[in-house]
Amino acid sequence: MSTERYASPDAETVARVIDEALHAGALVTAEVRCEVEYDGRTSGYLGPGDRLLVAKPDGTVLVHKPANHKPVNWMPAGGTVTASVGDASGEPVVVARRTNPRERVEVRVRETYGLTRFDADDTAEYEESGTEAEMHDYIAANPEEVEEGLRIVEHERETKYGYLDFYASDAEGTPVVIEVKRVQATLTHFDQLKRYMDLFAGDEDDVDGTERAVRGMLVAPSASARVKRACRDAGLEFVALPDFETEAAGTNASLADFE
Amino acid sequence: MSTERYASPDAETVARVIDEALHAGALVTAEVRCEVEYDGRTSGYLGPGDRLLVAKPDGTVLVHKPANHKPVNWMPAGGTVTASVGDASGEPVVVARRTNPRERVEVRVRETYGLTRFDADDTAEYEESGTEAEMHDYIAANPEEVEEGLRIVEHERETKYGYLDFYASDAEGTPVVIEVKRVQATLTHFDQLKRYMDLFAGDEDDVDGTERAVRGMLVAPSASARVKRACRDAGLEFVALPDFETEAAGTNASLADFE
DNA sequence: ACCTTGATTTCGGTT
DNA sequence: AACCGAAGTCAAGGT
Repeated sequence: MSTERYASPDAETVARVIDEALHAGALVTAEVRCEVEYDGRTSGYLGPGDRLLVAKPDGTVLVHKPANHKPVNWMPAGGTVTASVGDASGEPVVVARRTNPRERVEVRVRETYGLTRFDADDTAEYEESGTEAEMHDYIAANPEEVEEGLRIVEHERETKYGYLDFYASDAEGTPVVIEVKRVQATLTHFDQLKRYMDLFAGDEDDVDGTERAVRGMLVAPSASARVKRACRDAGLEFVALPDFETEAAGTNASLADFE
Repeated sequence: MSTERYASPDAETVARVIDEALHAGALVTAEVRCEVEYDGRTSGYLGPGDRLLVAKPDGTVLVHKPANHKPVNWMPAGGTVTASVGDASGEPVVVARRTNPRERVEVRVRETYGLTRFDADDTAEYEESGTEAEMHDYIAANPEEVEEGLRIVEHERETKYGYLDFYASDAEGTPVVIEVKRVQATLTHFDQLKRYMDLFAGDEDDVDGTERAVRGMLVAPSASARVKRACRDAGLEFVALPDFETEAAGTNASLADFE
């Protein structure tokens, strides 16, 4: 039996089941009416209401309101969780703490509608495709999809200002710094490229002062108008790479699009 | 009664309870053995294992492994959720979809250990202190804590490159662009300030080419060595503002403890 | 609806 | 342990 279920358990049962379950490596969910206090990186208070409380054996605690993806209060994995019965209130109190940063979540339970211990066995790992790392692989294998004649010189090059996605060379032999984004490019992505480009600021102009000795490219499926303008103003190039394939040498992707 | 609880429900019950609950504005949690498929911004597959499944009436779906803060698969609020019994498998299938972006999560349930409908009533709002917005208020009220003689001219000033936190003026009347961070400053925060500073790039140097006509300040509790170096190299100033207090009367709690 | 930014971001990788 | 950057980031607030 993977679950043990309790309807309207009393305070002692709630505290005991939570402590035992977490200690044994099981997760606990509880439907409760509670109030929550958080103190740490910020501090906050959530007044009484009905919420779903989840505690995992790795120290994770989640308090979910009836809406929204994100928990209203939580503790990430790595902390310690204790459940006890409050001296004054006689009600269950769940406290999750951690250090670095030092923070604390306290859930004061007013009423427990239901409580479930779940001895979950899960060894499967999530496998994902279409990540930025795969887009890197695609570009490394198909640099001509970014620009005809482009040759990758280095991948993930470390500099004193951070890591360049690609350091490349164009058909003319001019160095090209490339920042790749899987999603629509934002100002922070532009910033990143700009920061790397500043490393070459001293070499920026040719003898006649008109041509760049190093090109900077932001490669992404799209970008907002503001991002494009920032690129234009900074002398950087936005290259729309609308799609990428992970298999073989695809020929369906459109070529570099200089607006 | 706020919860209805089912132990080892059959497939029809699972599908029916989920559909009814979500339609009625209740949340559902289920302890299940399942596999999950995601298709959308990326695509992914999670093989069979025991997980906690949560569905909320706003369209949120969460699949939690026994560890970690974040769900392994999910759908944010706003989508539609359907639960049915698979024709071939005879097992429950929960599908969550949304458009913009178009994506889909399919949870194929192999076994349902437990199922709970929770008619949660929660009107309380979370109240938080120590946010960046409060740090802005503090600086607006106490500019001398940043620098003696500093005067705030504008807050949240929009420019073609984004929003300045503060546009100020120092004791000498020199304009100061200020970017504020509640947490330790990182390179991306430096980047942000740098981007805003580029707006004034033409005015950067005095007649003798040594003094800036506009100052740039990154205000945060701390910064990494690399960030400090980047500021130095770019002619920007890092100002450590280790702590801040709110003016609000009656709040005894000390706010974020920076160090 | 899009854009910009903050977030108790979390998480993983590397130094 | 700190730092850096991705994330299916989410969510709020403004235009």
